[in-house]
Amino acid sequence: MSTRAAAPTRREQILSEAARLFAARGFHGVGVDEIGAAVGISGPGLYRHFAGKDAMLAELLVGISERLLTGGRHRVAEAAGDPGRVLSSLIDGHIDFALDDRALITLHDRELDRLREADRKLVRQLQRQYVELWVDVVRELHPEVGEAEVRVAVHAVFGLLNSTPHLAALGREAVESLLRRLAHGAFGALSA
Amino acid sequence: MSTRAAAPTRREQILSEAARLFAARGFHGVGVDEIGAAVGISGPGLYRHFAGKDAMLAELLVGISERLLTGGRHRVAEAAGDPGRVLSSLIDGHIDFALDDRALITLHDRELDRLREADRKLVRQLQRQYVELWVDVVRELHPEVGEAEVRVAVHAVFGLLNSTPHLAALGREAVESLLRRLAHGAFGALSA
DNA sequence: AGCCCAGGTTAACGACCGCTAACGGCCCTG
DNA sequence: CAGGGCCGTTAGCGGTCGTTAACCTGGGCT
Repeated sequence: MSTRAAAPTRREQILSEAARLFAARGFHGVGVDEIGAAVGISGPGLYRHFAGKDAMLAELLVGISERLLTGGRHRVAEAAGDPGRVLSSLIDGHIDFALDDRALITLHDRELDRLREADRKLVRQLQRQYVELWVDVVRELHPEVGEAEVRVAVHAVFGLLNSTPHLAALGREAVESLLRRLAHGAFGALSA
Repeated sequence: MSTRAAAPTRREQILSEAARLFAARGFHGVGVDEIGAAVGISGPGLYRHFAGKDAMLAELLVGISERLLTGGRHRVAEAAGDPGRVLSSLIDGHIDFALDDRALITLHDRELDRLREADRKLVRQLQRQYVELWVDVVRELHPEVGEAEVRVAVHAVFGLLNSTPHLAALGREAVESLLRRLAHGAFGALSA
């Protein structure tokens, strides 16, 4: 046996297909029968694994947010003391994420409002902490720029990096390198 | 009487409210009764003005795409011969649009798949032509960069500029100037 | 004055959808 | 070999939603 990812559990299969379908046609636009069919079971069978359709979306969104934050914190700790390297590492990590999980990226800021109050609050809190990682390091690099401006700039760069769902017949590495340059270029223009 | 916008027709009222609601809760998440209530009539009354819910979305998306393209063409013609000025003008125009009509921006790439085949095709064609305006001028400014890369970069900058739905307690002018700098910074990094 | 039509109303239908109920087979355990 | 979860199935309920039908009304044209 290899050390690579084990066979995905049924739950994981379902989440993966649900993410794809939600991203493609929207949360309300996908029926439970359709999600079931995508994993080879039918409709109500899903309820052996999830409390309901909402629960799938909630687990997806909380999951992404947690992984983003955890990854970001790891990268900040790893390169601590060198803001330039921290920012580069955050950018690289975000690009990897955007390219690996475009469906989740799409859902992340599109279907948040479909969550129950508690879940939505949790996701927003995780998002805010992730943004704060970026804001902190960008402010170190550009101390003369106001915090509100930096925050808007960080969101804008997220928009730039998350634009990958829009096609690209260009090869993974080329897109990575391009996005990296664009993001650095945008941040570089903060002080100019 | 003034030369300013006349009192909006009922159709325009409906479109405006529908755009707001669709952006907030998604096409499938908004009922016709809700749209009707937003303009003071109720549910089925909308059918005196539109063939159906789909028709409202179609008119919204075709309308934005046409306005974007028309505005873009106008700006290209206006500054023809000076690629730098053309690009600046395209950026400024797109920023204005993003700040003035955030609801439409949101819908623009979020609910496109809910359209009928014919409408979707039309919208995509208009979008493609708008992108091409940008690609052409950016290629003039960076002749050494491949076309595919430029196209991805343009989409990425759209993502950056369209990120404005995400808050900003920063004042219109400050956001405008910031986005302008970020977009120029990103494009500037194309050659570096 | 009479009429008509634009622009509303309410009632109701049919389809769909999320979810529950009731049931069954397979595999693992004692 | 008995039994009990785990993981499916199908049937069906209840609610919602887009749309249509049928009806009403007030203002402008003839």
